[in-house]
Amino acid sequence: MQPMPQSSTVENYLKAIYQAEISQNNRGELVPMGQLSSALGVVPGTATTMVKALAETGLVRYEPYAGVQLTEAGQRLAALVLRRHRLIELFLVKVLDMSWAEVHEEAERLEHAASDRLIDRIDAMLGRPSVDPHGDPIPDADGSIVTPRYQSLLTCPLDTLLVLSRVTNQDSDFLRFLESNELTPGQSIRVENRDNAADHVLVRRIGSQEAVAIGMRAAATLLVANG
Amino acid sequence: MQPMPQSSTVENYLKAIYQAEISQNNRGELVPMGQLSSALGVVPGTATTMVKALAETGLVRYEPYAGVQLTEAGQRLAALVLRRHRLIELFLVKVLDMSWAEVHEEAERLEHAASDRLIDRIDAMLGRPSVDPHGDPIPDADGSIVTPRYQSLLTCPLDTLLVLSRVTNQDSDFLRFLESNELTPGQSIRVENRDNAADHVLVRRIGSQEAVAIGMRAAATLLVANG
DNA sequence: CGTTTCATTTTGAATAATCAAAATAAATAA
DNA sequence: TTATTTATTTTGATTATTCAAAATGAAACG
Repeated sequence: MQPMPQSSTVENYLKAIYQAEISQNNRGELVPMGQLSSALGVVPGTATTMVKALAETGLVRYEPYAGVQLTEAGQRLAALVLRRHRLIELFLVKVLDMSWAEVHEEAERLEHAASDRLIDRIDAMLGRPSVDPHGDPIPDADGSIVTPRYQSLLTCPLDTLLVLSRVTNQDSDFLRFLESNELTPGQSIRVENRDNAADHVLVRRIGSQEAVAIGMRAAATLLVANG
Repeated sequence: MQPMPQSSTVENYLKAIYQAEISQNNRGELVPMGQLSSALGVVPGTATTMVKALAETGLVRYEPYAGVQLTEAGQRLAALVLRRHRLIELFLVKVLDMSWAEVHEEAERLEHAASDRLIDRIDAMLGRPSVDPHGDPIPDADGSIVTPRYQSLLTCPLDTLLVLSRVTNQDSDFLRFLESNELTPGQSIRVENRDNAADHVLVRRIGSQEAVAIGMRAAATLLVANG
C-alpha cells in the first residue's frame, strides 16, 4: 500500500515542498498539490500518491484538497538536502572553477549521492561558508538555517548604494546573462530607475559604464542589502 | 518486454562484467551468470533478466547457460564508468584529503551522478593522472585503457627490490591495514619469505623495522613492479 | 443557488528492478 | 549411461514511481 520510497525521490519532494513553503506567498500555509506537482514535473495524481506515502512516514502533513506541509522532521531533512546542494554548488565553483550557471544541475544529481562525511570535508575545505554562489544561505549540519531578509530590486530604494546579495533563480541563461554583466552576489550596485510602463528596472554596477535593463519578473529575483 | 533500463543499473552491470572479464581467469571468456549475480549481490534470475535486456541494446553478448561478454560498445561504456570511479577516488584522496580506505564506497555512488563535464574538470585539476590511489589504471576519455602487467606477491622474486604498484582489493579493513603499515602504491618493498605451510608472505617496506605477514589470499591482490 | 470551471483524487496500467521458488539444462559421479 | 548435483532460466509476485484518464470535490460565476 504505502511505499517505503527511495531516498532520492523523497529528498526531491521534501526539497520542493520546502522551497514552495518559504518562497512566494506561502508562509506557514499549505502548499497546493498543483504547485508541487508542477515544481517536480509530475502529473498531479503522482504528487498526491507520493505525498500520502510521505505523510505515513511522518515527514509531511497532508490535508486532502488543501495541500501539504513539512513536519519538523521533514523540515530538517529538507534543510539537509539544501545544505548538500548548496555546499556542492559552492565547491564546484570555488574549487573546480566551474561556472555559476552550470553548477545547479550538477548539484541536483550529486546532492543525492554525497555522504555526510564528504559534505563535511567540503564544508571544512570551504571554511564553513554561510552562503552559496547564488547567495542562498547554507543550512548547518543540524538543519538550522538563517535566512537574512533582503529587499528585491522591485522594492529597494532608488539611487542608493546597494550590495547584490542573492539571486533566487536558477535559470542558467539568466545566470549567464548576469555573469556577463558582472552582476553577481557581492557586487555593489545602484538602481537608477524603475519604469512600470517599460516593465523594467535599470541597474548599474558601481564602476560600470552602462546601466542594464532587467525585466520586472527577473528583477524580483535579485535581492539586495544596503551597501 | 525488454526494459529500457536505468543508467545507474546498466552501468553497474557493465562494470561488473568488465571486472569479471579482466580479473581472474576469464580472458576473452564468457562470464558465468552465477559469478555476475553474486558480484552484484542479486539473485541469479535477476542477472539473467537484466543481461537479456542488455543484450537487446547491443551492450553485451549473451549465450544462454554459458554466460555474458561485453561488446565493443559495452566495453567502452564500462571503461568510462571505471574512469569516472577512479578519477573520483583519486580526487577525494588528493583534494579532499579523504582516506584511501573510505573513498571506494563514495565513488561507487558519485560515479553515476557526475557529468562528463565535471569528470573532465577533475581530470584536469589532477593533471590527467594515469592511476588511481589503488594503482588501478584510469581509462581515458575515449574509453581506452592501458593495464600494465604486474606480478603479484605470490609470483614475484624473493629478496629483490620491488615497488608496490597496485592493490586489487577494495575491502576497506584491508586497505586500512595496509595504510597503517605504510604499504601503499609507490612504496619500495621486499618479499622476504613465502611460507606455504603458514599460508603467508613476509613483506618488508624498505626502511621499516618489521616485516609484515600477509595471507596468501590477500597477498595475491598486491601487485608489484621491479624497483 | 444551481452550474460551469478548475483542482484534486482515484483508478487502472505501465516500467524498471528485484526476489522466491519451481522448472530445466548441464555437468559430475556412480 | 543413468542418477545426482549444481547452475541457470522461467514464472509469478512485489516495490517504487510514474502516467492517462475518469471521478469527485471545491470554488467561482451568473
